[in-house]
Amino acid sequence: MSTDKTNRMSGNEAATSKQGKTGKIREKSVEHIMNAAQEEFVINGFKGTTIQSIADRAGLPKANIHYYFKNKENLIQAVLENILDLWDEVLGDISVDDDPRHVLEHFIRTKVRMSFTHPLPSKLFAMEIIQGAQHLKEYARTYLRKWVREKAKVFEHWMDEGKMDRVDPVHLIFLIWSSTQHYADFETQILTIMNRGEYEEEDIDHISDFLCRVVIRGCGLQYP
Amino acid sequence: MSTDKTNRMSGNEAATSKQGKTGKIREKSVEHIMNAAQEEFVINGFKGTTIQSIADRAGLPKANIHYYFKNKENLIQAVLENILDLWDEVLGDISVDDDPRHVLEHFIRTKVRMSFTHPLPSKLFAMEIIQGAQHLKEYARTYLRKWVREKAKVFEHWMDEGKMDRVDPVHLIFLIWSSTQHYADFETQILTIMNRGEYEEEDIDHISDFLCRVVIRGCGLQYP
DNA sequence: AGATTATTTGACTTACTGGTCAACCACGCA
DNA sequence: TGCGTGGTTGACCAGTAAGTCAAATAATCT
Repeated sequence: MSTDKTNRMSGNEAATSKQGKTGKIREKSVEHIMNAAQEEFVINGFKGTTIQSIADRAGLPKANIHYYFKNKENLIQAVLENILDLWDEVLGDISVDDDPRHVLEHFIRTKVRMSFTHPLPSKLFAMEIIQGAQHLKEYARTYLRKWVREKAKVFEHWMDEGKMDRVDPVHLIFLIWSSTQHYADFETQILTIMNRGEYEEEDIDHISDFLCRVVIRGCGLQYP
Repeated sequence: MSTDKTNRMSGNEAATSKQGKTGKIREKSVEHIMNAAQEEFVINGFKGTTIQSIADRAGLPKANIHYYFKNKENLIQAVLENILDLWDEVLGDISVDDDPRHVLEHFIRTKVRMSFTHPLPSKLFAMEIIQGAQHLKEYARTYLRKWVREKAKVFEHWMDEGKMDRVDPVHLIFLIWSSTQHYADFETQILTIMNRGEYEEEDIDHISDFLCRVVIRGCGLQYP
């Protein structure tokens, strides 16, 4: 299912003087700070966010942030790594023995739900990519490439067996990725257009149904 | 086709002491600065971009920027308005008499081409939305809402006449919008995944073909 | 309890930022 | 050719940024 995460740990813990220690206070503070940082980063961008504003949001003095994170870059890294971990949970594995329709549907539904329940990480990641992935380590880049290639290969196998129409599998992944992601990243615009204050629970199913229908039928499969 | 742009003119020209003047030097400088600003804004975000960095990129002293744009906010506004003008050209009008398949195809192809030829405005706009549309004036918000509503109504008409499957027209627009936009906004990620240095001319057609196929078939229409 | 280590925090330093200003330059027109 | 407006620019100012530090306090372990 999910790839091992251990090999991605980097500066975060190492940022403090004594490594390995995972005191309760530390753990809680780090999480608190990272949550505050995430929100500030989304609103103001990485460069535009001040440590002070993160401290204010977390209800801590600025120096305390610097106690847990050596510097701003380190904090950014920690937040981005956190996102990749979250991704790991969604980007499950698939096998050639699975049913194409079922896999597509599962992927779309999971991804849409993700956009609704965790919009912040998605927005942050989008911003980072738009700005040229300045903070993403090589690992993160190749990780996604590997993931797409693997899935594409399975899709191709299904096409060879005539289980679905022959379409470019990589762009199919991009299509699903973008259309689902959209509801997190462009939340503001979508709510404005739909003239609503916030998303509601039933939107998740409605949107998932719509996307499943168009995409799956678009691949020459039956739906529902 | 395109809506009148005149009613959207605001701070930009008015930012300078003497209005209305459109000297050649002024025109050229303003464009130069706005191009440089656009690039810097994409890389560093609005808050994260310094006037100095824009000046450097434009090869001008900082004070010169302030001669043409009263302040940073004014420059941001000018850049965003510029983008809306560009949008206007793509978001053409459609009529119930048109052919659904043809309209969808035209829209997708135009939008994909746009993503390839003008990635910067698209990125900038995406960033602005992700960050909560802090700089977008009320006009811009309602403008897009109106546009979507109009198009949705036409789609619904086609569905009533049985010219295409009954799907949610608003989300259909979101789907096309997001999947095409993706190639501009996530350029970096896509190139990494495809292991390429830059897009090539033939990508435009390849991607357009793919999207047209899946989306149009997804709507229960024949393609090609 | 006492020693050791982890955490908190206000004050400080250094660098940079947006914005202003007044002096200066150049171009076109009378 | 010289005058006026538009354009250029270096120097300056006040505010804010990241990051440091050392002293004070709280946990934790033996």
